[in-house]
Amino acid sequence: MDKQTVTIYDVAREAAVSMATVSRVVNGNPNVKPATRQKVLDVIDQLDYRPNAVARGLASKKTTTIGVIIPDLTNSYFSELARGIDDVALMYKYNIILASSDENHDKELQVVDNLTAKQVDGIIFMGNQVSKDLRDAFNRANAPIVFAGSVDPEHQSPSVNIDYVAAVTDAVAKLVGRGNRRIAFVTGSMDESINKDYRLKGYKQALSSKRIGYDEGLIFQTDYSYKAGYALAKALQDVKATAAFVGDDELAAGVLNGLTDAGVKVPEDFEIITSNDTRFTEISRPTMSSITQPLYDIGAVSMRLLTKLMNNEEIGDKTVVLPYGLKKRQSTK
Amino acid sequence: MDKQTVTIYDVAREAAVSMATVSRVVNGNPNVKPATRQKVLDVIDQLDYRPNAVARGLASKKTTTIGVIIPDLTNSYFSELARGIDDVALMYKYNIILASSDENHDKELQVVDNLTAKQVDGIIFMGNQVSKDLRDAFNRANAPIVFAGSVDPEHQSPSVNIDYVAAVTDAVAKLVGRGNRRIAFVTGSMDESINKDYRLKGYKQALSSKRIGYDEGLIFQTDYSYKAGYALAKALQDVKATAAFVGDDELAAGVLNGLTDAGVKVPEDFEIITSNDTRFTEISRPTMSSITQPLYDIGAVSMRLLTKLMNNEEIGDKTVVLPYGLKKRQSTK
DNA sequence: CTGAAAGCGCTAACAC
DNA sequence: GTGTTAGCGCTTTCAG
Repeated sequence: MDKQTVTIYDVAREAAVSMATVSRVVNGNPNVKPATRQKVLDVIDQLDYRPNAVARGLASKKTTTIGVIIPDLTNSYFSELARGIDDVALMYKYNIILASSDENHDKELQVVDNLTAKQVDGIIFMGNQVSKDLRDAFNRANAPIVFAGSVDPEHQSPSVNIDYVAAVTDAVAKLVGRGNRRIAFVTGSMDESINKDYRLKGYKQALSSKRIGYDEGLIFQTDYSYKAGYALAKALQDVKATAAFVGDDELAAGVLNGLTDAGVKVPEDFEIITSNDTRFTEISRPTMSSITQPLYDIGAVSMRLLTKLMNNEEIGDKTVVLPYGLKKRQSTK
Repeated sequence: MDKQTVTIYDVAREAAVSMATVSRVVNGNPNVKPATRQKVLDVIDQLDYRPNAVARGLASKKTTTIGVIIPDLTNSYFSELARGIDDVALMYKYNIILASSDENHDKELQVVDNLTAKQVDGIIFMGNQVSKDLRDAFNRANAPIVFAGSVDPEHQSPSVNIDYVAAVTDAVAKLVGRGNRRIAFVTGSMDESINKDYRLKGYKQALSSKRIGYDEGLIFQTDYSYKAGYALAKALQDVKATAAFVGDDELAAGVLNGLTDAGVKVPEDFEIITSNDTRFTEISRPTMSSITQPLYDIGAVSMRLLTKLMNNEEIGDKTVVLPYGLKKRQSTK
């Protein structure tokens, strides 16, 4: 039933050389006489020999596989990052084991242990909470890890990001500059470091620089979904907000449509600025102003960084910060 | 530098049993005396032993890893499928090696060979063209394969889908029923079997049943992107189409916004119906009517089917067809 | 119920 | 340049 698998041993026999030599030519080791190499290559071709990566992994202790932990595959923010990761991984001949965490703590732990068992050479982590347990699991993995588009609250792991504090400060400052005094802050859970430690900080900074008081009532924590945003419309009106900074584009689209459907005119009566510049910002009507981030690059750079780490290459700063921007579209005046 | 890895041998020694026994308890083999089992378990716990999946894979010839080939991670259609796949894979303890193909033929071949080298136990394929080369690569993999949300033109491989012909027929029939005579057919490449053999067939069927002539000029092939759709607006007006069936939601959003920005009123002057019922259909304004598909389920069922195949279980029909629907939203009258 | 031993297919010293 | 020989860490007969 199994097609007879041809092994390195078969090739060695047919080519009348040792396994070691075959291994050398397969791995591009230069210490092989051209004639021998050619002979081996011919046999490989003729037998259609294909190295078994599992055996190779066991013997060499390198699997050329990395683990990518992603909170939600269907969220464009993460899938854009993943695309960057994937492209660079391919370039360096790594395969990706993709593991969804659903932002669920136990699942994250489980997933990291799985990846560890599979002997991945490195891990890219997306997510914004790192418990002690999770940190331990990372350490057990005995593989380098980099945070992509996610913040390591304790600055222990390498990461690639934008300057979230500055970006949100800028965004909210724009809103303030246009006369808004009651600006809602709408994001996911405040348990996430990116919200609690970065975005909120930027928000407060923008307010206080203009001497606007901070009002708890304007802070909205919810999940990153269209529905959740849509449902927020009434509450936003109730607190008499005239603008909102939103931490996720799909969430922002929900806020936008919820408001619009409730008869609120955006941007005339309510301005919205969102965070990730994914395609949702172009599709909604009005289109949404947003912080811009080089999502693909964040993923790509993360993966590139990981390859260096896996090769024990010297790296400069382990926190790389990519540039962000602000893109005005129709949801702000 | 490497944390000393503890092996099955260490556990055996500490527990004063043989490796075989440790292996048995790790794998839940019932042929172990409870007392022995407990002793081993204790040692495992104490040493924090974790089985090496690579070694296991080599010895058992099962990697508990499957390959998932996906054309575009950032396309909601595929990422929703992937979520279904992922959930069920987790349930059955399989890991997923995700491989992007970008609908690129050579890359697909490369990817399948990679997965084969990594000894995946099975493959889930998303994509709609299967060349002879690719088919050969599948066979070489010596692992079962199922097509998810994708059509196997030659009906050789198991697949899970909806009835695309019927769905498109219904969708276009609605458009016809409302008096449209010039209905554009907008999809990706006609090289894809799903477009050429299924959707187009449904389109023609709907037209001919109402005795409407088929006009080549109404057929638009482009890529599945917002931009491409947006750019189509003028051409659509030029051919005096009054409605369009679109094969992808992002593409449809582009058509919608392109038309709207060109001053065409949807649905009053132009009706649009799209295909995948992803979140874009809710976010756009007007919202888009669509064929509805159980995307998550298609992914989940595909994975479930694959597990059966991997276990050599008997399966009924290898082509499973899930139900579709039609959801009226604002882009149709 | 348990152990001994032979691999799984490959890499990596180490000789020659 | 090339071959020999140990393993890598685990599963799996096969005995007993």
